[in-house]
Amino acid sequence: MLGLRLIGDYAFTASESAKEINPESSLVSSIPQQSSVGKTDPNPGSNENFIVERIYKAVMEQRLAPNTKLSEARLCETFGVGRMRVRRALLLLSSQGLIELQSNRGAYVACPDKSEANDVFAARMLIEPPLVRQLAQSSGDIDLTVLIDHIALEDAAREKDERTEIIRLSGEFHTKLAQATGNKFIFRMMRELVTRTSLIVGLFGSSQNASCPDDEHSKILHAIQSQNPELAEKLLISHLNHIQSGLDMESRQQPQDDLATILGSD
Amino acid sequence: MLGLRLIGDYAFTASESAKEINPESSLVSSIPQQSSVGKTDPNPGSNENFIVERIYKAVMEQRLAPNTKLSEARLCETFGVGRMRVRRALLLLSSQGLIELQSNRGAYVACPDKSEANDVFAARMLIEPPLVRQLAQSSGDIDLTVLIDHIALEDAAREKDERTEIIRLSGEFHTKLAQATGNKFIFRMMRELVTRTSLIVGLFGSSQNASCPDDEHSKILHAIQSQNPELAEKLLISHLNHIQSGLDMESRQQPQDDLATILGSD
DNA sequence: TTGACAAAGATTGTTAACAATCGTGAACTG
DNA sequence: CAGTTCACGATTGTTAACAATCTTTGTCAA
Repeated sequence: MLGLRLIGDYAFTASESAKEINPESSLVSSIPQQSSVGKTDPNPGSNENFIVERIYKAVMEQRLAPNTKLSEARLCETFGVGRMRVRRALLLLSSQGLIELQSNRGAYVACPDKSEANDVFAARMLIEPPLVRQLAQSSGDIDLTVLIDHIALEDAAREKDERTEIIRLSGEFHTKLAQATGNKFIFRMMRELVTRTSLIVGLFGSSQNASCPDDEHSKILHAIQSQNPELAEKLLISHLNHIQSGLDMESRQQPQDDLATILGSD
Repeated sequence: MLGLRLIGDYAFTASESAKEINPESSLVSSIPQQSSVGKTDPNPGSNENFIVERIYKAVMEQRLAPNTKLSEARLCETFGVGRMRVRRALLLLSSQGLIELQSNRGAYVACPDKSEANDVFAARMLIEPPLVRQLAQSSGDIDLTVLIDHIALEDAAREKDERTEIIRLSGEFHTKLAQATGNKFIFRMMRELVTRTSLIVGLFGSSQNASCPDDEHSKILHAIQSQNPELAEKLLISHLNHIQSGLDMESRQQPQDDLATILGSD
């Protein structure tokens, strides 16, 4: 049955969307005021966000391999919506760089090359260190329960050896670091970078260490909680280096072109 | 004739799109390889990018005031395209946060509130200092002509006292700082933040200093060229502080609701 | 005069049919 | 047998009509 990591049948797991980012606390100037981040309905009436979230999650869990074709018809029946919704969702996903739209040829899951991979890590190296530094500095004022709970989830997933869950949570820890700042923009940036990282790890990662090394997340969080900016920053930098050095930039995994659709058709 | 800064008749200036970001040089790991940033046609066949660029530019020049309604019909005739193109463009713009889509009510130019303004500056304070620092460190390897030319453009615009040009160039300097890294992701992030800043300055800025203080850009660039990371970072931080302190967060400019459409109709 | 209510107009959301393009495979030719 | 061409099927792009919703305007009554 080919236990490959790719799934052609768009195995989008159900529900569990609605992962709002909490308001309050604006990092530098922590003015206690309602931020318009976690509002009830950012794009009211647009239920294509549902589709976007599902595909996003599938990519994060490396269940949707790069270069997999996402045909409109398939998505329509998968999600039970009209073609318009699907097309809008695809447009949004392409604007996030998660997929690539080719004229008259359809949508394909993004397939970062070596150069793009370098850009992603360079961007993360630029943003994340100052981020955790500031987080550690102001950790007295902000709410870290999200992160604490997250570590628990990671441990649980590791315990139960749930591969996809481990992969996704491992990436989402970094997203939640950004989320903890309460800054909508920082959150969005990190989310995009983390998603790309997931694609990259899937492509260039040596089969085993698809997730972040075991307890480094926990150590980083601990440094933040201890209000130790230097340590937090240092740990994070070496953490990112670990991830990057675990990649083999030369021999990329087979891009699996449209093979996925062949396997997944029926 | 009401010389207000808002224009209701969608005065999108013609042409001058196609502002590609140059490839090469990936900031941290400067591997001399083709980056897929400045390719010929990122979204092939999609000419809604044209509309997006025009509206983006209008916002950058503060010719499109926050809360201005962008009705589909008006945009259709303005750009001479079908409704589909307009709707796609609006969706993209909303995903960038430039406009806000309200269900069954239409698209409105985004109108950041105080909290969001704080988030924007917090995010910039997080990203830009490390950015110019790295730029200064690796200024030997990268091409700074874009920035040098830009300063010249700014001076020329100031000379001729072209208000909209000054405003746009003033913001775009920061975008081009990011562009100089050659990193697609950093560029995108900064572009979004700078655009938002333009909206914020338009809303909260005291009428006069809508642009960045005179020659600070030049000084920053000079510090980068001199490979002086500390100075560059310091100058940029105080530059951002100047911009932010020039705002009056309490009394925002009249949001000008749909008043714009009234004045601008015909 | 002010308020609520209702109908008309305008605007956006949705659908389905049509057009254009691309990929595939069969047939044909050298 | 190899290579090319053509036609068919499948997929995406576009358009236009229709449905749903909101806004406005006019009327009526308190």
